[in-house]
Order: sequence, then structure tokens, then C-alpha cells
Amino acid sequence: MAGSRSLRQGFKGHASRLTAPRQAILEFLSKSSKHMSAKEIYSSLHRSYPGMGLSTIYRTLDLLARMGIVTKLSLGDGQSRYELRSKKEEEHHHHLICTNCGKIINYSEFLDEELGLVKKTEDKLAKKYNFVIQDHNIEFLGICEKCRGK
Amino acid sequence: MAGSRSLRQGFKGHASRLTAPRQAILEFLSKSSKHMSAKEIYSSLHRSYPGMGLSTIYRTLDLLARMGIVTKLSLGDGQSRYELRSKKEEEHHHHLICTNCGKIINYSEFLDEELGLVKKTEDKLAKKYNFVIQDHNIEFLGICEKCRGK
DNA sequence: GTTCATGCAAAAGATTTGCACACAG
DNA sequence: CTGTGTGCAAATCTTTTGCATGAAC
Repeated sequence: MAGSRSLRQGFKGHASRLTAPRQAILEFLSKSSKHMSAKEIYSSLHRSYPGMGLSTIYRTLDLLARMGIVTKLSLGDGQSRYELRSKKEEEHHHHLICTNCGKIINYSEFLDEELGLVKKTEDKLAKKYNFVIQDHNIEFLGICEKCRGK
Repeated sequence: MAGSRSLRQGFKGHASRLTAPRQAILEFLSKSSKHMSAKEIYSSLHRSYPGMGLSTIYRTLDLLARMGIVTKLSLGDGQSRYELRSKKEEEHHHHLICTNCGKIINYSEFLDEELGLVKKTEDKLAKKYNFVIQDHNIEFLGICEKCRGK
């Protein structure tokens, strides 16, 4: 798995053991197709791993995010969502969000031209503002067919 | 002010009076340059308007957002931020965010080409997914100069 | 007098933190 | 042993809701 090597090398001098809960969370993220909230991870893992506490999920996600293994997303519904960065790179996508029902569509079919421009913009921004740019987030907001029908 | 006419016409059949607290919030948003959190609005308004409660702020912001007068942003720091849509249109910008210290830079200097592509993508997404697209959000994430120095 | 808006307090969620114990090296 | 990771409970923080009062129409 992508994360295990990095996990074993640890994070910024802090120890980082690849424990059972952490493995479970990583494995779960690598299997799940969508971006998952802490609660969703918790509920799903609870079946096969009854003892696990919510705080462990949060602490692990935070660790993984700081290690760069996981990406934390804020999509506007009041809770953070997480996805494996490797997965994001493989199946890079942007978001189309219904502001009425909260439905999220990951689209990846019009990315080619988008990504070209993104790269260009990244370079300009990096130069002008002295940033090291690591990621981007593009979302379109609107009303989905279903909600419009009502 | 942009909002007053719309406010007086009401919202989807619901009554919507242009009351003093609502005026104060609108005025504050029209003066403020950045996207403000509910708490920030509350603190600032509290000086000139001691009685105002936080819930009024939230209720008003929600109302204004549903009316389309205000845009609600989720920038990943655990609280929502709001800005006048009219202002957004006048001074449309995208975001550059430091994932370490949370600093947010609004940039608007490379938007021309971005917006062209955005329009094209909007059309394609609208057609393919049957969405009515109302808005978009583009952000770049990275590490700012200051944080990198440490 | 009915409806709408507000403040306050309580409630609800999401996330973080303190602490004592378990466990690995 | 020593330090790291964990679960649980409590604490925080943001946002929402219930309710009684007051204002607008």
C-alpha cells in the first residue's frame, strides 16, 4: 500500500507506527470511492473493528494529512472529508455540487484542458506570491436536475 | 444598496423585512474587504449594536445566501465565511490558501483566461449532468513564504 | 391580532483534548 | 522501562433550534 512505506519512515521526527487502527483506516480509504467523513469511516470500521474510537479516526486522519498521504476537503456541509492523495492523483477529479441537496458529483472528463491552465496559473501564483503550491480545488455549484424538478 | 430592493421584494413568498439588524449586517459586508465569518461579523457589529445576538447573524446570513445576495464559502478552517455576491461579481477573485497558517490571498490578476475556461467547462457540465450552474470556486493550496522560512 | 424577527438559552454536531491504561520496542 | 497510541469522557467550537417577547403590518 502507498502509505505503509511513508508511515514507517515516520513524520517529521515524530514516531509513527503502522498500527492496526491506522492500517484499517488506510485500507478503508483505499477501497472507498468517494471522499469520506470521519463519521462515515467510523461507522464503517465499527463493524469489523468494534473498539475503535472516533478520536483515533480524527487523530489518524490528521496525521495522514500532515504526512501528505491524505487530502482534507471542505465541501461546505459542515464536516471535513478525506481521501487518499494517491487515489486523488490516479483518479484526479473536480467537483460539481448541488447547493440544494448537497449531492456531489466527481467529474474527471473535462480535466485535460483544465489541468493545463491550472499548471500555468500555479506557476504565476507561485512566482508572484512566493508560494509553494501543492494542490488545487475546483468546484462548480448549482442545482441538480432532481432539485430543479421540484 | 444592492440588497435593499431584493430584500423588500421578499424571498420565495416568505416575508423578508429589511430590519435594522439585517441592514447592519448588509452594510458591514459591503464595507468589509475580506470574507467574514459569523463570529467576526458579530464581534464587529457588537460595538455599534450591542444587543445583537449571534443567532440573528446566522439566520440573516442564511436568508441572504438563499436569496442569492450573499455567498457562503468553506475554506477549510472549520467555519463558514460570507461575502456579498455583488461584491464578488465586481471584484471576482479566486483563492490562494496556505495550508500551514491558514492565510488566504484573494487573487484576481490571472482570471481572464481562467474565466474563459470556466465558462466552457460550465457549459459542458451543465449539459452532461443536467445542472444549472450558479457559481464556482477555485482555490490553490500551498505553503506561504513565511511558513516555508521556519 | 397575526405574522415575522429577535435575543437568549439550550441543543446539536463536529472536532479536539486530558488522562489513564495498553502495548511495542 | 519508556515512549507512543488508544479509548473514553469531557471540553470546545460552530451552527441550529425552541421559545417567549416585541415589532410590523
